[in-house]
Parts: sequence; structure tokens; C-alpha cells
Amino acid sequence: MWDIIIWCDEDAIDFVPSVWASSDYKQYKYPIGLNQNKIREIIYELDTTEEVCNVHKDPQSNANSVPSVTFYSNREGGTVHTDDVHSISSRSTPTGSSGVFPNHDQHTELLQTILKTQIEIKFEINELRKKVDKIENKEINQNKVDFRLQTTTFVDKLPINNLSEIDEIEDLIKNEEIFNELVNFLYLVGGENYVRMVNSIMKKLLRHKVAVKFSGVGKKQKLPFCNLKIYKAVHMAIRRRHNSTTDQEIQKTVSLYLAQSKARLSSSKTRRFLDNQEKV
DNA sequence: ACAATACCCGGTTGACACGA
DNA sequence: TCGTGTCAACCGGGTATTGT
Repeated sequence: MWDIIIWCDEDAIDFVPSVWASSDYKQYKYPIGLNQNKIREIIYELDTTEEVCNVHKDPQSNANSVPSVTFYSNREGGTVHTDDVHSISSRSTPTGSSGVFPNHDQHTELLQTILKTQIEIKFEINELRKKVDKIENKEINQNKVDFRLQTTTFVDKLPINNLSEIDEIEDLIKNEEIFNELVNFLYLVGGENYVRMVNSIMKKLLRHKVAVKFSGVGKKQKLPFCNLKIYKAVHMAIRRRHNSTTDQEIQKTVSLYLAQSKARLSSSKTRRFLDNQEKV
């Protein structure tokens, strides 16, 4: 449990273990006379025991002092001003000890500010990820990547056109080095999230007419794609780029792609048919 | 032990959205 | 505008549960 606190006399903000609060939650202990790294280390790693708090009561570092704070406890759903965060490296020796409770409106305003900032950060991360993906894909297209990848075994072999080519690839990737090459190849396909990456990879791997012969686990008289070593390569490539994706999410998305491949196939067939009709 | 039922998972389909 | 991707609703088969 953490408390987010604002140091009134410095316009600075910090978070500390909740147990560092005084009994009335109006004051907090804080390590004084230590460098920033040490302070961070203490806050991050040694957070919740009374024993730890006692560590700060080092007479030489004046750690018994209790700084003056306005505090926002996460017990109360409190939050902080994001536009006014100062480095605590410039913290002066605290004086006095009067705490001020924020009112409800302040709480709400602070919470909204933090949520807004969080959304902005998420957006920025997504944008950056997209840019990285674009750069990587561009490099592949322009053959600027590692020469070994230019001549990769799979450039000419994918997408797979029939079941015998599946067997061929399965045989090839029994060799660990070639398997890793496939993983690298699929990894560089990229995708801003795991779903898009799965779809891009599957599209690169299988023609629709082959994809319709497979389902995730092989139900309804279809072949089980997840039993293939190719699937393991897909799985590893996705995990490498989106490491928080679960096995279940990957398998489900691959299964869904395969399940929908019939629709893709028939729609492309229909469209080709309609095109031919128009030409006649 | 067996049959009936409920539930879950995966496949199919059609509509809509999106990007080139 | 067209081709393709995505999503949601629906359907069906398999499996677990429950009652007899």
C-alpha cells in the first residue's frame, strides 16, 4: 500500500509506503541525508514494515524529522497534481508539521488530471510503437536489414500454397537455426498489437485456400494448426514483440483467423467471379 | 449406468469499417 | 471505390453436470 504525498513547502510530489504515515495520517517519515538512489531503493524495496521505518531514524541523517506535507492517501482514492511535480532532489530540510486535507473537489480534479496524463502517455506509446513497426517493415522492404534475412529461406516459400508445402516447412524448421530464422522473419512482420500481428503473420504464412483446411485445435474435421511447429514459431515471434500476451490469447486469435479464412476465401472468389462476369 | 440438459468453445456468416 | 479486415451474432458439436 502506497500513499501519494505533496510536500507543501516545496511544491514537490512523491510516494511513500503507507506505514510511514503518522497515526493521524497528517505527517510522514522520510529518509533525510541520503542520496536519491538510496532513497528510491528504500522506498521501492523496503516499503511496508515498521522495522524499515526505523531504519530512517538515523540520528546522523536527521531522519527522525517529520516533513510538512499535504497528503493524498490511496486509501481515499486520492491523486496528485501532475503539472507541478518537482524533483525531490532539491528537497530542503522539512520544517513544521501541519498537514492539510484536500477537499472532495480537489480530489476529483487531481484524479482527472492523472487519468488524462495516463491516456496521453498510452497514446504516445502506441504512436511510438507504430513508428517503430513502420521503420522495421520499411527496412525489410528496402532490403536494408541483415543480409542473412534478405536471403532467408522463407521469402520465396511463403505464403504456403498447399499441404505438401506445410510438410516441407515443417521439415525445414526441424533444424533449430532455420526455426529461429523463421521466428525472426515472423517477428519482423510486426503489428501494433498482438491481434494485428497474428493476422499479419497468418496472412504472410498461409494462402486462404490452405488456411481453410486448418482450425485452431482441429475440430470439425479440420487439421489442428496449433500442433504444427510453424505455430510454435508464430507463438514465439508474437511473444518476442508482445511479451505480455498469454498463450490463450495467441491461440484464440490464431483460431479466429483460421475460422474466418473461409469467409475471406469465398469473398475473394465471389469478387473474382463477379469481375469475370463483368468482363464477359 | 444412462439419458437429459446446460454450458462452453470454436466455426460460420453477414454487416460494417478501414486503408490504399 | 474496392479489397480486405474486424466484429458480433448465431449455430453446432463436444463435454460436464445432474437426475433417475
